[in-house]
Amino acid sequence: MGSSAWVDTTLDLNINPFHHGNKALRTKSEGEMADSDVKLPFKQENADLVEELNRIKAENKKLTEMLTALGHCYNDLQNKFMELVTINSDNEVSTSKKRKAECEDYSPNMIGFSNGNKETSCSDEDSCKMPRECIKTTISRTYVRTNPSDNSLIVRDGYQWRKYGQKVTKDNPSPRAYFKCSFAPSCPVKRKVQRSAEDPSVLVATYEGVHNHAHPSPSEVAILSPKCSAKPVSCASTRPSAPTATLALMQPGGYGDGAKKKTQEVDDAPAAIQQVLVQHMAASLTRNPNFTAALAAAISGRDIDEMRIG
DNA sequence: CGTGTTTGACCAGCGC
DNA sequence: GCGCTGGTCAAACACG
Repeated sequence: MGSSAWVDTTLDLNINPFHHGNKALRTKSEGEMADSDVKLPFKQENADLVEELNRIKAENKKLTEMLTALGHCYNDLQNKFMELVTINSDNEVSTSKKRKAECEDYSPNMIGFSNGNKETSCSDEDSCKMPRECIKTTISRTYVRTNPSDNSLIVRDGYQWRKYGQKVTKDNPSPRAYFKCSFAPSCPVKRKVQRSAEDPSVLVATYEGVHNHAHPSPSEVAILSPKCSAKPVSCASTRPSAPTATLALMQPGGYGDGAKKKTQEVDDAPAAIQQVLVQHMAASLTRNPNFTAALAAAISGRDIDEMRIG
């Protein structure tokens, strides 16, 4: 968040079209002010206004979509930050890993943020020091916040998992559940799910391996595991090449009722907090040069298209 | 009856 | 070698 370089990122979103060099609108406003001096025929003026209105509507729709997408990204980013804090606290108190099996190429997947690409950057010294043999298997971790009162160890990520074991481990009072991907018979991916010892409301899902099949669509998941969709658990989604999970806690429209519950949990959040988040998000976005650049590109792209049509 | 879950038993790696 | 621990297997069980 080092936004030391402050640039004038004031967004000109054409919110007030009267300030723009819009001939039609300016003509109208001028015409309203000097109603005796109407030069354009009314039909032509009306057509221009309708065209302008349609253009603004389209622009508004596009911006709304972008804002929605960015809102999702923001939520994911916030979750990422929270999980980073959790990871740091875990690392501070975690005991030394004894077993070879635990020599893992951990890339703590921040829920829904890797966008299908595993974060394999060696920013962490430990991961760079990993022996070569330990990096053979693709292992990633996902943290999913759930209701602490919910005892289930189910993390819905879009894949179909078959539970094949459960163990109580030494360093954690909560049991660890072992899952295999059952969406494809030959899929080698395994998953371990265990509640965080520090924060019982956080489920830690450790993915091992890479799916050798495509990510099932929500409809496929619903067909293959109708029972799963009815369970009130957190919903996460993964991508085929990299088992990442997307927290649906703050995403409207997840898979099934589980997502509904989580959405409701978000709805239950104090409105003040949500307002602060929205303000913070808006402030962050307007400060972000990437956002303004993307927005400008989108708008300019639309203009080009309209010019082609016109 | 088919499918998924549970759970105790078993196996293998690691430290002492 | 022995014990501890994590991971896996498979029979029993539950559920629709």
